[in-house]
Parts: sequence; structure tokens; C-alpha cells
Amino acid sequence: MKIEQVLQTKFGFNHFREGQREIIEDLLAGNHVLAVLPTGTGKSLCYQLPAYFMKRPVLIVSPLLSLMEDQVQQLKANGEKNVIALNSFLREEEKKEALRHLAAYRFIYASPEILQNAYVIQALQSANVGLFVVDEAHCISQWGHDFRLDYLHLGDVWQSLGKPICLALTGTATNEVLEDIKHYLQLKDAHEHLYSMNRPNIAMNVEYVEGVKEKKEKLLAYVKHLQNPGIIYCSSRALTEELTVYLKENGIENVQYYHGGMESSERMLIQQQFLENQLDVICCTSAFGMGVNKRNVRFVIHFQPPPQLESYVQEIGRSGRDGEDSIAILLYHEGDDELAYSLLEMELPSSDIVFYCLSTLRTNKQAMSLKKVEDHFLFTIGIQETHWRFLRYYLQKEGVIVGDTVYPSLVQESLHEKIVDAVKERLQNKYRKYTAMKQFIHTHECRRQLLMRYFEEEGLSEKINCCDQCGISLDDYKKRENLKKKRIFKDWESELRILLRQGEE
DNA sequence: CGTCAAGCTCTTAGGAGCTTGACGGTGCTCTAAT
Repeated sequence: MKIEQVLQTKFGFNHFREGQREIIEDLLAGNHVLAVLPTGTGKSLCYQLPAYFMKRPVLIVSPLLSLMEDQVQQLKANGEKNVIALNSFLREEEKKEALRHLAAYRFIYASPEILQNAYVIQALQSANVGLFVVDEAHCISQWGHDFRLDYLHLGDVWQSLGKPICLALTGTATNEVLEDIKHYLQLKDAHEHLYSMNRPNIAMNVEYVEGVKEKKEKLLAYVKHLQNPGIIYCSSRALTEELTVYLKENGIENVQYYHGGMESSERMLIQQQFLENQLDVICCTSAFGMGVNKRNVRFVIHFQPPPQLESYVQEIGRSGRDGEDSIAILLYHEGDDELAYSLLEMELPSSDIVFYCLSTLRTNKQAMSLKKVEDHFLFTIGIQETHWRFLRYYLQKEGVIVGDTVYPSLVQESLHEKIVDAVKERLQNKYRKYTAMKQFIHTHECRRQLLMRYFEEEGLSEKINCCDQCGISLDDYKKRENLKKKRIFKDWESELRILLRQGEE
């Protein structure tokens, strides 16, 4: 059977999108592939289609539970029964059962964390995985160093599975991020399929304001006049709630907030409402967006600058996926830098915490269970979980933690310095990235040109409405009230047709 | 940086007005034996 036939019969498409065929053919030829494909659309096909040519299961490493569940549901809706997501949603019995019969699945989704368990790896080994996929592979670089360090172990996982064909997929990546991906996956000979990050239909605008009051006024004016739907990104949870109230008080009706502190059921509901056009505006933290595939988002407003240009590009890239014009607006005030810096610093343990943990460990002579040490640091002392994970990664690297056992006697004097140096290096990296963000904000040249240079790409968009430096006609993005009002009720049949067409999105 | 709560001072008894310090975001997993 040819790949076109499978595309038609299994997925119902007549032709491939840009890049898909090349990637699939490369994988089927037995090559490792590193692929950067802009926008979320059509990436999953790159591993889902080859699965039908393989006798062995495909393992997909996915960063979010919601993303895994989405994909599983989609595949099931497509008639594929042999799909499983290995995560904490499974009850113990279900998990055991699944692990016993892993080889029977065509698609196995898993988080990087669950892949740290020896028994999971054993089960995967006997399932004989044929394709190892890292979805949203930029997470290796963006989260792996300090937030979710298990991402850095994926190379070991791949190796312990006997190095099956590997596919690393992402939407945006600088060369530095690509290098990180290759390094931590231990991928030496991957074929690269890189497509431009540039999205010519997204205009970019940066506006300077004097303070928060002015920011809110500008925000309100934009939300009032711009075409819906839109996303507003903020750097704090409280602010997403505050802005939602503010917008509602000022006549914007369908607004909701979304952040990581909410119940997951509530988050799911709001995301669903947004996808189904029941909300005009969503005020959110960076928690919102990954895996949200909505085609008709018309604006993205940043109430604060994100910590790096990679995040900025990902976030504004959630608009205009239908190819129609959309606009990205960044509201900036000098004070924003301080908040950004303190958020960066929060990510890593201070020298004091490193010193405290290591000296506490050293008071013990005997080996201890990891669980006990972990409980002590997290619950008795109250060290932040991410900080502990950072320390744990280095303790593992130095051989102080092996498996589930901690050997305090192996804590060397020099380890403190080593870890503190690692913290410093990470911080410097983060400062450097925020500096690039500031350069983007303060530049006097074309913003698109600067972005493309940052991503080490050639070429430039000559489109009108490129960025505020080149000139934007804001009127092009305004609500078209007149058009809406002119459309009058004709008959039920045509009303229904319009409704159904909206439903297709 | 902006916000908010706690604590202090002043002046005169409960409240106003000030300073100080903390905080701010992203997610996975819990198989541990008694």
C-alpha cells in the first residue's frame, strides 16, 4: 500500500501539507528526523501515518496530560482502538494490565516523568518500540534544564529502548534549541526538516505605556474594537482574574480567565468553551495554549512581555492559523522587566538552599531511601518542588542518588560549588534570553526582521501590516459591526447552514 | 515594579498614615511498608 492510500483511507485527506511527505518518507526509510513545522496543524500525522507501515508500536512522549488525552480521543474517533496513554489517569490495575500487553498497542503516549520508572521501561523494552517520538520537543530546552528535568533523561530512555527510529517534532526552535534537542536525545545523525517560523499574516505591534492604569485603558480599547476571538497573556494568575473582572465591568461580556492554579475540570471547560466560540476573550498565563488548535483567533495581546522570544513566537502563533490576518500587541512598561527578572530567578534554587540541602544530607552516614529524603525536604523543610528536582538531577548525575537510594557519604565538598555554578549558568542563559526580548521591544528596525535574525533565518516579508515599525493600519483589524448588522434572518435553512459552517472550525 | 497585608508610630483610645517585606509562572507523579 502506498502512503497516499493510507492518507486517504485512514485519515481522509487527499494531499499532504508542506513537509509531511518528506518527513514520513524519511522515517520509513529508517532515518532519524528532527522536524520544525510551524503551527500545530498536521504535525501528528507525521508519526501517525508511518505507524500503519510498522509492525511495532509507536511511543510518543508528550508534555501534557490534556494533550495526550486529546490525541487518544482523536485516534479513537478515527477508528483506531489500539491506543493508550500511560499516565496518572490510569488506575493501578489498568496500568498493570496495559503494561502487560504493551506490544498490542499501535500508539503509546507517555509523559517524560513516567518514563523514569524502571518497570515502565522494561515493559516498553519487551513491547519492542519501533518509533520513538518526542512531541513538542522544544520542551527539552525550555523546561528540561530547570522545570521538568526528566526531559533531559529522554536520551537515556531512547537508548535503553535500543535506539528505535526517532522523530523529534516542534513548532518553533532557534539553533540553540535544536542543539539542545540533539544533545539531550543523543541524536547524532538526524535528518533535519526545518521550515520557517515566520507567519506573514500576523502583524506585530509594541506599545509603550506609562503605568498599569494606562495599560488597562489601552487593553480595554483594543478588546472593544478588535475582532474576536482573542487571547490576553499575563505574567501572574491574580492579574488574569483581575483583568477579567475589569473587562466585564466595562462591557466585554464573554471573557474568562485561565491559569495553572485552577481545578483541571474548570480549565478543561474554559478551554472547550473557547474552542467552541462561546468565549470572545481569554485572559491567561502561559499555562494556556499548548495543544490549543483554534483556527480563527484574531488577536493576541501581551499584558507583559514573555521571558523569551521563543515563547513570544509560540504565543502569537496561536492566532491566525486559518491564514487570515491577525494582530499581536505587546503592551510594555519599564517596570515589567523587574517582574520578568524575579520570575526567572524563582525558577532556580538559591545558593543557600543548595548549601542547606547538601549539608543536611551530609549529617547522615548511612544510605537512605530517596522517598524519605524527598519527603523531608519537600514537606518538613518546605523546599520548592522544582528546586528539589533540580538538586536531585545533579545528585543523580554525581552518583549520590542511584535508583531509589541516596548515599550521603558520596556528597563531595566540591558538589555545592558545582551545583551553584550550574544555577549561575542557567540564570545567565535566562537573562540573555530576556535581553533579546528587550531588544525586540526597543528596536527601531522591522520587528519581523529582528525575529528572523534571532531564529537565524533568511528573507523578509514584504507584506503590508508587517509591524509597527513598518506601519500597521489598525483599522484592518477592527470589528466589522456594519457587516454583522446587515445580515438579516432569512430562513431556518440558511441559518442552519451558517451554524454548521461555524461548527466546522 | 505593583499590590497587599502586617506592623509600627503618633496621638490620645480607635483610627489614620506610614514603612517594610513578601510575592509573582509553566506540570508530572506518587510501587512504600506498617
